[in-house]
Amino acid sequence: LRIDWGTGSPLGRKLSSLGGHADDLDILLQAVVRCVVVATHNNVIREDDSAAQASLLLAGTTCSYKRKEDGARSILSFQHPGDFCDLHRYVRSEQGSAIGIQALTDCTIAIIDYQEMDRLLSYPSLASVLWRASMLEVAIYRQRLTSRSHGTALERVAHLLCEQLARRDAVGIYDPQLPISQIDIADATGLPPVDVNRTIQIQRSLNVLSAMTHAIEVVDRNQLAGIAKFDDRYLDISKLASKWAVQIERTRN
Amino acid sequence: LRIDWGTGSPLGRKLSSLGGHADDLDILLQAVVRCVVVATHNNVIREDDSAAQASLLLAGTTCSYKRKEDGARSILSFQHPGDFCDLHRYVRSEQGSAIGIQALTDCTIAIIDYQEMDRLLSYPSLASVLWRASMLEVAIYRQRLTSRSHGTALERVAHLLCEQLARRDAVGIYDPQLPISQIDIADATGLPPVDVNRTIQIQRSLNVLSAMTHAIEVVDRNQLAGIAKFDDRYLDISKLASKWAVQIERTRN
DNA sequence: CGTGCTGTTGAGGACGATCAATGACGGTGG
DNA sequence: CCACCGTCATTGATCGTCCTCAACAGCACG
Repeated sequence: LRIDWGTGSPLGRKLSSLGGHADDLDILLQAVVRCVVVATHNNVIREDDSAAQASLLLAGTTCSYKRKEDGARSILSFQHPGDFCDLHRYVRSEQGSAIGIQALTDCTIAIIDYQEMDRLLSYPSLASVLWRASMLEVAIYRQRLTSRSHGTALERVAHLLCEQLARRDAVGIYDPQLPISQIDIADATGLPPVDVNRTIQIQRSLNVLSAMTHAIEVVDRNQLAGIAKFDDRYLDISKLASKWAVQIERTRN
Repeated sequence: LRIDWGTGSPLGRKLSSLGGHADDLDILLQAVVRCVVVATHNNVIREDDSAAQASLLLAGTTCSYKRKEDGARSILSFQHPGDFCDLHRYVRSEQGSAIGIQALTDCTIAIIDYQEMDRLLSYPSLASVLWRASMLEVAIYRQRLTSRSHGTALERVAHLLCEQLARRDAVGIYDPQLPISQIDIADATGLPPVDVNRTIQIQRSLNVLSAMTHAIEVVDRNQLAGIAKFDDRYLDISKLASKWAVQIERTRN
């Protein structure tokens, strides 16, 4: 794969937004045993997968999901380039988390063996980055909980879109078109697909989403953020880089 | 305060369930500058608080909350003895997270300055414990999201109760009576108080909750878990202690 | 003995859930 | 090139649950 995985890549941006150094990127990339390409709709990790390796999304979009008793897919979160897909498996190891990862588009995945992960943790800077990645995930889930409980279907869908856009911004992806189907949104919000469709048509009629395509294409982000009551500060961990950079230096000595 | 904060205490149990050593407890307790008692309904952390110190709950129950535009309280999570109240503030530092912490009962809180926190992170074992605490929080939120989106009001309330009981079990608290009001449950689930009340009366009529008291007292946990479709494995990070203990030893050398 | 908070009960309306069916698009194979 | 198929998107109609408003009861404070 002759692609640039340097500091300008989504992964590089992700690490630096979490307070990592340029070094960290190198160390991480050297731990990669191989890269694989997973085609749309295929599994990156099966729900019963127990391979002792972690998956790092380099390109494409995936979702983590669980199955309900009736077999329906329930989407827990989306992953964008630079995100780890399955850190939870690493920490919780064998006991099948029953969480699967599915590719929503063609994806490029970097594989890192758990042995290498163990070694990576001995770098304080990388350990901090991983901790902060988890804290960011907590913040994302927390925000989703509040938006999901309170508020209408329209708000919830709008919030989900805002979150994805903001997270993609953070890693340098500015495509206004999201690689997510209405059914994905339904499974992620817990709304029936028909209701998702109706909220989307409302947004199209408001010129928030493009009416020229069946895809999800955002044309008015400000209005979208207004509908969602979206406050992107909860994602903005980048403000901390300065504080953390200092602290990491101290820790290293 | 002449209470035992040893390995048998909630904090001790919490640390060991996250794979910490007996050493870790000592190190952590030595970092405490002082303990304070906060009375019921008072704030442990104000929403605009910017004190450079972290709060560790030793006894009592608290909730973390946000305010909605209309001023209504939205409960994000509950904390039980052994939990950190506001690690998010430490990581996200100054920029007021707008998250407050309120005491639901009289609480005993240990205060640790950020300077000390920085120092604590230089112990790989403690750093791992904190990371795993965050991962556990992620797992909790994830589970809440699925239970909240799918499922009836009864299911959501039952799930919330199960989660609290299970988390209290994990730190050695087996009181069947939860120190939580119906209004707290309403603010935590996003349901109106009247609906919470109705679900609770259903559970009382099913002999899942005690009908002898106005408090929330669980008398049939199995049935409650059945109603909630509760699978406590997601909280069961204790299974990892063995794996992690090995790894920490390695990291230390 | 008030006052305020929590809990309890009732009735009405709104939103989302469910079921059913059709339309649009991309791929595959004849 | 067209027919076929599956997936996703769209539309309509009905039903149930949850949300809202309103009022009252129990209990703990001062």
